[in-house]
Amino acid sequence: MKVSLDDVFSALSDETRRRILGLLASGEICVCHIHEALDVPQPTASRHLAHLRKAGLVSTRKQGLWVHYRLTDLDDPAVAGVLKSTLAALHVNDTVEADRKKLSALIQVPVKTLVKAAKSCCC
Amino acid sequence: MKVSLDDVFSALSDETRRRILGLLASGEICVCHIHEALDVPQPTASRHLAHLRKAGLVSTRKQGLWVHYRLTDLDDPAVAGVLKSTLAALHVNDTVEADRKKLSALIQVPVKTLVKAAKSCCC
DNA sequence: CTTAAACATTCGCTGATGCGAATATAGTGA
DNA sequence: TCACTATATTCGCATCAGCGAATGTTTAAG
Repeated sequence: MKVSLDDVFSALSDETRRRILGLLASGEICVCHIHEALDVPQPTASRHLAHLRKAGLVSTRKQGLWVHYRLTDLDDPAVAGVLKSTLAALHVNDTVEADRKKLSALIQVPVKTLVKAAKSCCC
Repeated sequence: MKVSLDDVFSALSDETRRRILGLLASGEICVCHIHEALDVPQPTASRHLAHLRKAGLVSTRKQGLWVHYRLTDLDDPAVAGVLKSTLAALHVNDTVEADRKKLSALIQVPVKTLVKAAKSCCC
């Protein structure tokens, strides 16, 4: 899949989408957990996820009613570098930290585990 | 100077601005050379430069009639990382390469020298 | 003081973007 | 089949962003 810098930066230029990426750095998450952790309406989460999908930054896996989103393993090393540094920047972000805490409660996984996963993904 | 991710990504989400950054990776350039190398109207270049300035990504130095723009030396390592990876991505970009060639002719500096400077700035 | 050059800013317009609300689609189970 | 849940899409609206054209500002030179 080809990924344009235009699409990538347009995707990254919205805070809600960056918050979603910040969560996905810890691993696969389904839509309902994303919209609950971020405390945004479900259609809003879905629209932003569609945007990220269109930019090629996230991929999906369907399992029954649920759709699990994850970060795409990017071919282009240049784009991958941009995403990696962005995730690193998000890793030290207050909002993302709060989102992570909410997600932790939702999926019953310790914050510590989420942080570790996110770190090994970007730092 | 504080730099927000919102401002940074909104600045990076426009191709003209990325082209400008691609040129500035080689060092200080004045507005007239930027708008000529990019072949865009002077007010357009000026507006985009203002946007980059507002995002904290570029700084200026006034010398007589000329205003020289350069990449800001960013304090925040997270933002610096994003910029660096972006410049690295631009370094292998066809449009930026063509712009560099044009700039080379304008300021009478070999492309090779510009490339070397840009590389030492981001790669 | 006048002219000119280099930049910056404003204005009017148009196209893109985000949001809430409503609606559609798809899978699951009774 | 019917109801329910998870997800996606559409619509109408308001806001934002970029562009071309025109204008303003600053500095230098004659």
